[in-house]
Amino acid sequence: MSESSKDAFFVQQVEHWYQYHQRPLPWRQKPTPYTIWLAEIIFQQTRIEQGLSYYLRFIKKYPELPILAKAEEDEILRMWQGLGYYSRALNLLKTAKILTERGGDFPHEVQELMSLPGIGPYTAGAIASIAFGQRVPLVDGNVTRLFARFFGIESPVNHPNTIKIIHSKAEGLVNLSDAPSNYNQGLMEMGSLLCKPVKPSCNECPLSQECSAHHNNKVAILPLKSPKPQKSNRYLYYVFIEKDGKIAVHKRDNQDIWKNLYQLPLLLDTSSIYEKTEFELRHRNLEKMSTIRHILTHQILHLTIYRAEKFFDQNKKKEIRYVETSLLGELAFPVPFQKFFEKILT
DNA sequence: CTCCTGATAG
DNA sequence: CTATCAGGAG
Repeated sequence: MSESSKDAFFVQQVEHWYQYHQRPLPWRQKPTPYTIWLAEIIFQQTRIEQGLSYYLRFIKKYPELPILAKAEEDEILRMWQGLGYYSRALNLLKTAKILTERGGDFPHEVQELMSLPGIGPYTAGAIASIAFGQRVPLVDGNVTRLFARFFGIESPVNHPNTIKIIHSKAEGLVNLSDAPSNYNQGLMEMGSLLCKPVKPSCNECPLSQECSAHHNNKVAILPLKSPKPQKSNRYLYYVFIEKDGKIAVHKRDNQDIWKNLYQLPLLLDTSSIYEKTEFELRHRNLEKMSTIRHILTHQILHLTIYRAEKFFDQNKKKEIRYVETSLLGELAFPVPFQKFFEKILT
């Protein structure tokens, strides 16, 4: 098959497959710029099963953009609690406020969409394509994987040059479609449901007869990725202080992990093994309530929570807030703290 | 390069 | 139980 007829075959098969196999996801019933945007932000770096209940709670509480724009940041973070990548929640609120101030409409153009907080090339393309029907390419992780296999792209897919190759391929293909929005969604849906990372369903895939990886027995090794950076250790020491049924907590800043979430009063945050050892020696008389290992993408967190009567760091004392135990659920905490509270306050 | 978490494989 | 994997923006 010639390259151009192979491309036409590809587009036609994707569109046809999507027509019969798409999942009935909530934002597909009646797609609006707002629902598509909200869904795309929630599902960045997040699998459908993991984020679906969050999407449903958001759309119920904030059915329209101006309602979301009026929400408090702490409330949004509480709604986002447990989803991870908390800057997404902060940017969601920022963009809602910006757009509402400008009159409440989403821009139609990719470039303008990309100037909004939290909207990068993929999300801008998704809104332009799905909500406004524009003929723009859409490349997410699913599409990258499917392309790498179907077209036999053997350079690492996280390299800038490979990304460029995939984007230009995506652009060429979307131009062959007569329903760009459905074609784009079909592509991602096929990547997600058939061309899965492990054990892809090639036998059910209408593309397999022309798929490079399928023919060359390379499905299991494509796409290629360059190795991940190694994780560093980080040691965090907290105190659990309970006074008159209230717990001492304070808010993190937005310069680091767990942006603007709450945590227990922090005594030490270090990556130095010497500092860690010295600190533990100095505090060996304190009761260790809990030690937790929590793994992030680039670091392994070692949390130690001591029981204490009062907070002894006078410099940070003013940042501490005492919260009723029953009201802890109103504040957003990182997952390790949620688990700690569950254990302690049953 | 940095941000998070849950699912699943070993 | 530990390790690996998946998923875009700044």
